[in-house]
Amino acid sequence: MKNSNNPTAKDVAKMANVSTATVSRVFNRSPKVNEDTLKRVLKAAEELNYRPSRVAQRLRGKRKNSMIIGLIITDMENPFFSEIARGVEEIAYKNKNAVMVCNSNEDKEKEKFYLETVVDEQVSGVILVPTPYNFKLVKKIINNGCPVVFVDRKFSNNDIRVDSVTVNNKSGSFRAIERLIKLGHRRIAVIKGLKKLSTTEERFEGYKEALEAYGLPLEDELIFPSDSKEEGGRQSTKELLSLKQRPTAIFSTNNLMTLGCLEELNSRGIKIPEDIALIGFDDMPWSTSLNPPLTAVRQPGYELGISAADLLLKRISNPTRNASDIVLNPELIVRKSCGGYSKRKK
Amino acid sequence: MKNSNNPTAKDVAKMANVSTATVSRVFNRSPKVNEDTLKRVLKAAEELNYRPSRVAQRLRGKRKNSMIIGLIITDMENPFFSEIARGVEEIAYKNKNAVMVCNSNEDKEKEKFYLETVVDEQVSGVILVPTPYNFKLVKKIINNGCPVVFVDRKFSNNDIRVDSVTVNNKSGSFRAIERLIKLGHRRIAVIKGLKKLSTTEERFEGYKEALEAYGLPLEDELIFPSDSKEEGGRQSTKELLSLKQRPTAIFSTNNLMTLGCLEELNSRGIKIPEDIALIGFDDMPWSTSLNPPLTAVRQPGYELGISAADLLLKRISNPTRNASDIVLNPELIVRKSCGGYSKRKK
DNA sequence: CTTATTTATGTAATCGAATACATCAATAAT
DNA sequence: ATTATTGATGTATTCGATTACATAAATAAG
Repeated sequence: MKNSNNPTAKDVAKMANVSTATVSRVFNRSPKVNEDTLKRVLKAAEELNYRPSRVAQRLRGKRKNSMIIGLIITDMENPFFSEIARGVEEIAYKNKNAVMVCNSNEDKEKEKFYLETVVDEQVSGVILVPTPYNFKLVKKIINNGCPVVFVDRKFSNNDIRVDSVTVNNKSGSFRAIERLIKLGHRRIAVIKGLKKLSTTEERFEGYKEALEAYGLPLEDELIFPSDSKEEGGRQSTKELLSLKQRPTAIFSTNNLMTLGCLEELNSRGIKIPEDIALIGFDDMPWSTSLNPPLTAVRQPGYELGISAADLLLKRISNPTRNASDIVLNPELIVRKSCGGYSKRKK
Repeated sequence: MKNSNNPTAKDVAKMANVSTATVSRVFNRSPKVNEDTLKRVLKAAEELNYRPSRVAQRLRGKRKNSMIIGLIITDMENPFFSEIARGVEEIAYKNKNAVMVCNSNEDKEKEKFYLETVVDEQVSGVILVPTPYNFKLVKKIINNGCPVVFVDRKFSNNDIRVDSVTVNNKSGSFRAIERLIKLGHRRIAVIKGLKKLSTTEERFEGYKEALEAYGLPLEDELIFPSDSKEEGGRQSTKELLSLKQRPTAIFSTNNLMTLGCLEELNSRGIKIPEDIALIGFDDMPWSTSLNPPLTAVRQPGYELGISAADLLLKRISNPTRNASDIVLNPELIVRKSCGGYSKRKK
């Protein structure tokens, strides 16, 4: 209950019979402090339970590292993004940084609010899954000298130099579709994610290229624009099932839509992969236990987070270094849902 | 590139031909500002793109709300906790607060680090899933006047008055076990979570009480202490399967362990629920799509987050209000994995 | 027409630390 | 012995806003 006003450097100074400057020196392990005074100060600090005010520190030392990194993701309930967040947190913690995780929810206003908040709080840097809506603001922030790293996505507009960590979405899709084609599928439906995202575009690109590479036509009626959410996946699945001529395979371009799709198929008693094959983008820890075990393009979410945080910390300690674009490779994990010639387990 | 020093109140003041005090008044919509000056200041601010420094604000106004709430959870990759986080974020955002999400990972040092960080950052308050390891520190923080709300768990030691939002774990377990018993099961294994957690204890308590209520013996060999993680669930499942006399049902007391258990069972081709029935604590959005669809005790994670945030905001605006303990009720969602007399869908 | 009151604004102290500069003592160099 | 150098510490300013207090002008009350 005692709303004890926290002790300040002044209090410590008084107790140790030194000036606040000396206290500050002790806590910044400046070389020029007498062994004896050092001990006295430390003892006083200990006794008073003193910890320097990070707020005051930040106000004073202009470019002082706040030891906080901002992370803005678009869906904190999506396991893919929590994996990223986990990776970021891991590296941040190892470097004694905390993470301010924000959830833009693909919403323009929300992303704006969080962007402004993190820079106002003077975080050391920001890791951002950019929505397509705040390009100008992001650009301004970057130009203002705030270290930024993009993760998972980039702006199509390429006129800013920023560090980024992404996945080779196109090749991931390509391999998935290739697999289906080799299994004999000719009518492969694709459920697309949210409009205007680089990931959506690239994954669709991979789909197109694979069809083309194998001489298959790109058919409009097999393309289902959706919303990157479970409900959207379910909806698109309904639509695709009501086609006069049903597709024999589905490629769902993110985890949540795949889950929706799966639920819809299962609820109708449609056999996977016998009646219809399914491959999803994004693997999940429990993909093996789904009914049926899901063939998926695995993105290394955790590694994305790790790399992004690494990159950010590097940029923070060296703001003028060249921006780098790291592209990680996805992996096709073959399980039962796509059917197939080999009866792999795993 | 231009590391433009942000404009300060001084700059705005100069431009608008007023003092910094007036600028401050404008931004704190103090009543005593002439309409005309107000406009001038606003225009200058607009032009310079001025935003008050939150850091300076916090330093000055002692009990000024930082508009940041700290959230410390124990596993950010566990969907249950991300649901909580989502709920917290939702309410926080509605009230123009940002959330600093920290991941203690059930680790003593890590929790300590994050606790210290959030209070050092002068967050407005903290929502905490407490580990059993930092009781004294948490107590100190609370006594120091920092608003705290516990979510999901509480300290068994009850000598601090804190707001809390938890779930009635005991009744949840009870109902799950009751179900199994009514289905005819007599040997029900339980996979327990991490030691010393109130949730673990309460869920086990429910198990015991149900057995007792139906006159069944509590058998040591059916109790499997585990770690609340997937790997632990798998391990315990292995052990329980190698019992001379196999249990006919398993009650797994959290989502990740259930996933591990499921994977182990499926990989051995053990039929659920025919060979062995399974009920897990924690429902997940994709529980329906698991093989088989999972019967689960559903905790309202999102609501937990919402309530915790509500409570915290209330306490922040009124630090002396009485602490309340909110207990939400879990729900048994019956699906295929427990077998049973009714062929419910969903 | 004074004096009291209100309105609008400025001045200066403050929050808690960091730090440039000053000081003084002790030691080293000349 | 005198000056230069180094070491240890204190003094005072600064970061950017808020705010108690002061002041000046305008209005109301007497």
